[in-house]
Amino acid sequence: MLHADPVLLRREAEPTQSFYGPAPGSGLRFSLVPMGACIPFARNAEIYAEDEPPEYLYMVAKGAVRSYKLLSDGRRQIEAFYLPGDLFGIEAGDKHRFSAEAISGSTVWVVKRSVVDRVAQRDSAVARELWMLAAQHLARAQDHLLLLARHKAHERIAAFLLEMAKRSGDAEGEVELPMARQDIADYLGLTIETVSRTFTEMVHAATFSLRSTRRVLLRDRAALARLNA
Amino acid sequence: MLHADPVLLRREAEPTQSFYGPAPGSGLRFSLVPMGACIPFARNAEIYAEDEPPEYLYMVAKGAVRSYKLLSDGRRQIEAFYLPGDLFGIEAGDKHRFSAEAISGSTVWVVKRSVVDRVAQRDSAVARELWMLAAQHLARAQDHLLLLARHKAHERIAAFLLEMAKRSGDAEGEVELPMARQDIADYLGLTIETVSRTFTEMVHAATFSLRSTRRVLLRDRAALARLNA
DNA sequence: CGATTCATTGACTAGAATCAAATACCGTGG
DNA sequence: CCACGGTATTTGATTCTAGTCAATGAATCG
Repeated sequence: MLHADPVLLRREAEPTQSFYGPAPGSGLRFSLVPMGACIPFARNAEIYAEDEPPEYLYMVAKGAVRSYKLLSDGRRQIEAFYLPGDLFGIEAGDKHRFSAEAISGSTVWVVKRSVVDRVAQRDSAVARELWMLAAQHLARAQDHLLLLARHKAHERIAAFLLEMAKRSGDAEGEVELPMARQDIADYLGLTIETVSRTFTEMVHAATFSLRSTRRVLLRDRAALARLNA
Repeated sequence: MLHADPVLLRREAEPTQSFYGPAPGSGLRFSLVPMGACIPFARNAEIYAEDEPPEYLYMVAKGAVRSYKLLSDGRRQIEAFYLPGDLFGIEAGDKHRFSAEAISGSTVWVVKRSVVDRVAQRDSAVARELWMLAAQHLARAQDHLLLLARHKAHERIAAFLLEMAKRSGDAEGEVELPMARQDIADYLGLTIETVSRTFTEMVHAATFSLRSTRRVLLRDRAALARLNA
């Protein structure tokens, strides 16, 4: 049963930590009042596909999601990764511009778009939050753009690791990467071989170390920051 | 003297042509009721700078504008070009994320952000337009992203020319480029030499011809579209 | 018309892609 | 616990695209 006038989106106070795990520093920090369903997706399961009508607004509760596009020749570009607390899938147009898949087993909160629209129409604060959400996605896309246009492989990897560290609320420089090397490559506009080689070189340079394939320990943040500039 | 409740933004009907020259197919087709000032900017004049507080919303009336960022090592990335009819400069945050300059002598409509905010608060249709605007900028940034991540020089040039043709409402495949080769290079993540060479090669391949340095005549749209895929 | 900026062309280099193979990791079943 | 098959990752050799450095040619503006 829905409230008569539900609060749909609420920007979180910076230091707050909600029970389903927000993404600190992600720039997409909202709480979604659990008025929608919370749905599990298996590893690699499709959440929505490109060109489908956008029926829902999503928020990652647990796991990780990739948003991507396939080019006609098979190349894949990952546009964004979504981590717990991140909102995604809301569109201004009438189709999804990207596909979305769960990277690992994930659970996702889902709210009907029609509900969002209705609330936004009545409540200018919610309308403003929608605008801010789009603006934050835009800011991320612009940063990503810059990375792809003007940065070398080492700089892309450095920026990626710093971003992941920030977004996953890294304790002591330990970052757990939820995605495979191929995903990182497709996000950074590189090949998997270049990602792998660059990792190896940076480990040799003691910039970071690999506690396992997916667990990174940042050792020289100054060096990473320098590459990130 | 302002209206008590001015209509600030009005989406244009598709085939309409407003007197100050909109950008057909640009995805940013709005009319700005002339309640702000119309200001002239000389070639290369700064409209706003990165990190400045965003005080205004702008619309190109005549000319062209580039939005860009300078990296610490002097590299420049142009994030977007704005043509007549395009809205730009509105930010969700408290600083401009890019700088903006007039490419050629231009005139720009300017409305105070505080006015926009006030109107959006009262009028949910205007709030929605602001959201749509951000979403359209996002869509452009995403397309641009894809181009930079996954496309070769020829493909980038092809996409750029098709985009410019579409946005400038090309009559018979004639496109007037308002920007210099260096701007194109900095937009496409290439060097000026690569842009120049690629132009030359595509002219030899009869994909297009140059009526002058800045005037392009598209000859083989199929070839361009193929590269654009 | 001359000065300056902009664009093109050429020779060479660097960085990442490609092609190919070896190694590590992981879940499953014996 | 270990062997096995499949997947993911790393490493190596080579190629190719675009960048860099350098010089020439064209366009534009007082």
